[in-house]
Amino acid sequence: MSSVAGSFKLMKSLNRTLVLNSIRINGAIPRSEIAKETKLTAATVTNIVNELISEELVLETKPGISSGGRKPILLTINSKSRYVFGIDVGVNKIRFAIADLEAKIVVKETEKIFHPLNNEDFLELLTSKLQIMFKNFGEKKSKIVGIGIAMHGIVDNKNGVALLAPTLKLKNIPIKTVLEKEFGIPVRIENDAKTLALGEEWYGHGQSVKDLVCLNIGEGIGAGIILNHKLFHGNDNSAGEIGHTIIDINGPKCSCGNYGCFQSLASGHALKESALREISLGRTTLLREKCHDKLENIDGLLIYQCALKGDSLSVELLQKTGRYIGIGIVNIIHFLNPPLIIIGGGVSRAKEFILPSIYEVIDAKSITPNNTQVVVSKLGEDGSLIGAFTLVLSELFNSINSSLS
Amino acid sequence: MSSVAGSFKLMKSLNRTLVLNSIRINGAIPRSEIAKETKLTAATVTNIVNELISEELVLETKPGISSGGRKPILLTINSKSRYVFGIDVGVNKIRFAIADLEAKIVVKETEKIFHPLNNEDFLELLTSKLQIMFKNFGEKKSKIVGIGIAMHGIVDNKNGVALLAPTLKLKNIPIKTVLEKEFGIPVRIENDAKTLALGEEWYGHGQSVKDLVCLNIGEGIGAGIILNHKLFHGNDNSAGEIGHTIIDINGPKCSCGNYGCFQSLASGHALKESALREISLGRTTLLREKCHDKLENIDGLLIYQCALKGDSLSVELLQKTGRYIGIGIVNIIHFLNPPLIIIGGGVSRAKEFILPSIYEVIDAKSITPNNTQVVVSKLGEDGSLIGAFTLVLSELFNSINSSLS
DNA sequence: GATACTTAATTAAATAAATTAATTAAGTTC
DNA sequence: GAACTTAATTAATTTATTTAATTAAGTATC
Repeated sequence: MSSVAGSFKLMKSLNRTLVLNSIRINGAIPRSEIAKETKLTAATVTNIVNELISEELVLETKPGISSGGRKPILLTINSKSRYVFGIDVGVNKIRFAIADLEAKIVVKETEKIFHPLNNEDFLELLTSKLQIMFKNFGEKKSKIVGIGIAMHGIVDNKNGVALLAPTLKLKNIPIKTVLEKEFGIPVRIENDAKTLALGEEWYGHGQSVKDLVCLNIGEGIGAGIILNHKLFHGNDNSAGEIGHTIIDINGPKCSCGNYGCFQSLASGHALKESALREISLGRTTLLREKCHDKLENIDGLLIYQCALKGDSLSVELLQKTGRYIGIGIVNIIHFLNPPLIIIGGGVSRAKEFILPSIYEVIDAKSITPNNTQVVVSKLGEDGSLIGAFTLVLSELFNSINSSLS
Repeated sequence: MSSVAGSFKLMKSLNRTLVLNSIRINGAIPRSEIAKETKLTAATVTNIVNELISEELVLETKPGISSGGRKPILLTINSKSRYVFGIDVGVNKIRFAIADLEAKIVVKETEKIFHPLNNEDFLELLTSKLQIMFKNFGEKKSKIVGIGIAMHGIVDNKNGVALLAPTLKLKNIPIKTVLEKEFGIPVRIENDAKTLALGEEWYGHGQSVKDLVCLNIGEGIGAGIILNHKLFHGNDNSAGEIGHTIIDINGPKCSCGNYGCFQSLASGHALKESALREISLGRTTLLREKCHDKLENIDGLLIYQCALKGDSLSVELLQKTGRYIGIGIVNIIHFLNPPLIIIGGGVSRAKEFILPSIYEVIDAKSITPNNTQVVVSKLGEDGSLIGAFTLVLSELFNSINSSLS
């Protein structure tokens, strides 16, 4: 059975979580309101709030407005009482940042990755940069309670191992073990699409739903699936490998060897391939000029920029991509029927071109009277980074099972 | 937030559930073992077991074997202390059954459906048959604690309304309201693919996993998705409409209007269509003889029977269907990566022909080192019916939030 | 502007149900 | 048959909630 044993500890932990998140989500709220919202008694709320205040997680701020009786005392999260580290490992660079309890970035730096590198190089790169940033954070460094890492590829989040990172050409990097030994605070690692989804759930468009699918469409296509407020990992940590679901049995060959994968038709990579094909057929386009006749320089960003300038091929290509993305989304709707699907990653920059095509396909092809909302990522560029903070913050705020203080 | 408030009631309820299910799953177990398994203290187990015994849910049976001390007293579920009603609404018939707490059928009857019928006819059919069976159950009828109903189409399980039942050509049937008023016990309704999945989770192949996808492949294809031991409904109760996910953009037209839907290629209906096409092209086959030249009589069952007799076209058709099912399963693996996928419904009868093709496609096309198990339904014919019992039994055994006694 | 009412928050007493520790029950082993 | 084991129960303690009463700090009204 899945059920957990009831105990005083669990009871306390559940209620503490309720109170803490009531304060976090409402911004500034008096004890009486918390009691109403959580359905806890006023006495319980008082007790728990006292604890949270003594832990410095919560602050009494100004008094509120009386509604005919004693003034309420507004409570807020003490957002500078603790900090979290977030790391976003990309293809060519790694972004390091420190954020407060509201996931607001207070320090942010970037390191380039020089290929090729092995596991030791990679871990050394992380460790040394972290050491410097820890040091520079001065006496506040003791307030850093955890390190969250967003990483492409397949990640074993339980053991904190990057199982397969294709673009870095690395395997089985024991990140958690190494960094926890070095820094003595909890380290959490997660696949980047999953991290993005988590970021959107906590600080982006997903705050009012309990289930969502977040697409990360860049060179490839990955998805983060959140079910009942929790990331879904699947049996082998490879849930969300939606880029390799087949939508056209007789379609083009994908890098994985199969034919007609979603990402062989709808990704940034597919976009570039389509552009090159059209150009090789002699089609006139602004792209040719803008890439200075170096066709390998063409990428999604350039196509978007040319589309903005009215280049008809670029516009067409983006629209076609939008239609393919629409097919993939229709499949998600028919399979999981989530209340919300979020489109993130590089292509979401070109939303004015792709979104109409996406909506068109969804309207035409979804068979059920579906109310799934489809939107573009709210967090944008910083999505994975904010998600990385959230890996730690979500444990801090949902104290159950947490090893954080 | 999703979290629930902690309370004494919750604590008690959680532990009661743990103990009850420990007994249910283990068959015969002493208190000491329950304590070990659930990590509850012996004292708590004693208290809860006493309660369960006084409610007649649990029985002390024979003493167990001593391992060097006092003999343990074995506890079992008192399976005849309560009964549940299960109803499986098919296209042409409705199956009614009563089962004990082990989901063992003790009474089973079938009623034919005469088309066309309206909502009132349908409800009257259910009500009158239930009344008779209640009466015939004698004094034991007061032990029936709930009615579970498996129904094709889209079902609003919360409100107990069959929103859309295409084969009956009915809409918005308020089954729960009507039957609860008539019989005064809880009524639960669920889509048949979801019900099948629930049955497999509790009494079939899904007992050791917490997530699974169960395909119901008949004339169409539906899926029941179980995540963290719970049925997943999606936003509009249409999660699992996997038959209409697109796997071949340029494929044949589906009944829904789209092209290349999974079920336009892999269902019983698709199988028949393929057979007719081949026959119209003049292909010799045993099918022609066996249907007595009435081609409309050809169906999945006949094709299977001919395949058994060595008819090469029938074998080929089943293998092709298996390959298409394989594609759909690969998509499920790449999207959700569940530990288990169960194949149920009519075509699973022909497992010796389709299963090898399915495995072949999965091996060839799944990109991740996946450990998803793919098996054929354990419950077979009675799957949906057993699932219908489970709608009620699962609430009884997981007392949290239950309105059952 | 004194009295009555409201609302917020805390404190004190009562209660639920788990945990811990001690006891009883019923063996086995040498 | 004395010493040890294991199972199950009972009694005492503890945790944390709930209920009820109290204190705090207002507003409204005549």
